[in-house]
Amino acid sequence: MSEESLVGAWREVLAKHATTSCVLERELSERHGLGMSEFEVLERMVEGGREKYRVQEVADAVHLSQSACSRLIARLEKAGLVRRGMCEADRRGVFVLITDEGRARHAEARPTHRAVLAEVFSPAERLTSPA
Amino acid sequence: MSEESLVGAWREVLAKHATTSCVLERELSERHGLGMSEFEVLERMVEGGREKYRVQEVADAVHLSQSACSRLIARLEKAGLVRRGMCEADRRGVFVLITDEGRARHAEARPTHRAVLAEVFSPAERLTSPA
DNA sequence: TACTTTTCCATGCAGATGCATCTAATGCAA
DNA sequence: TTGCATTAGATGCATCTGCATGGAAAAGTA
Repeated sequence: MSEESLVGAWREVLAKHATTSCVLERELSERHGLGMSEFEVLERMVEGGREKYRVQEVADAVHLSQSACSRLIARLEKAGLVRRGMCEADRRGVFVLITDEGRARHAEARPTHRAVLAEVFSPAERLTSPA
Repeated sequence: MSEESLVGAWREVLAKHATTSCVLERELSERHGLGMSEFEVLERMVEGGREKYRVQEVADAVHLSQSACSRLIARLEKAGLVRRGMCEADRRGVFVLITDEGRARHAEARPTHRAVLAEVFSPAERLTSPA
């Protein structure tokens, strides 16, 4: 892969990431009171099929440091969207589980999330109401 | 484009961005005392062919808000890598130009930047010394 | 058992970011 | 010219992030 292709590819990633996360952050926040990472965490827990997750596991899934994830989960817990509890097996550990309210909020925000992706990834076909 | 493809594509962008920017940030910082965005700004000014740039112009190029870019340029100026000056034409405006030291630092950091991209975008062909 | 090392999560701290706002300079219109 | 809306960039503020560290529990070792 040539150097220019590499740089080009990286800049595409940068541009896509900047545009998408900016819009996602705004829409999710305004319409559902969720940050992008917060939505991402809820989604992983809904999709995972399991009930309990470890903090580090969540952190890896959403590409956050362990400390950032710890605080993010604290925010979600404060909002009533997840709960934390002690691991019985490993008492250093903490498990996180999504609450019914968390599931509801995720379900509510999901269409917004998908609509933003659809719009940003294919600007031509605007199915949502145009300005 | 199906909803799953959209989500999949977005997650790929998230993953690529997280991995790459994490490594870039660390390598550029440790080896050249530059943040990723700082390198990006220098590079745009070197590549641009012009001498003077407006703050907003730089902000757009590197996907930063105007305020973040203003501070970033202030840091670069403090480090002697760019200079700021008053626009003659529009005296609200400010122009930014890269200094010789800035060019030197960019030239020095560029191979690191490219090496990281090469490694992250094609993990198979490790041309740099493996661990 | 007693001691050391490692692992898990929380937290203090410093740095970067975006939003809202402020000041100064333009531009436009009456 | 005067007055109002707009634009450029700087800055206060709140928030989020990662690094380094802390305490507690587990795992490994003698």
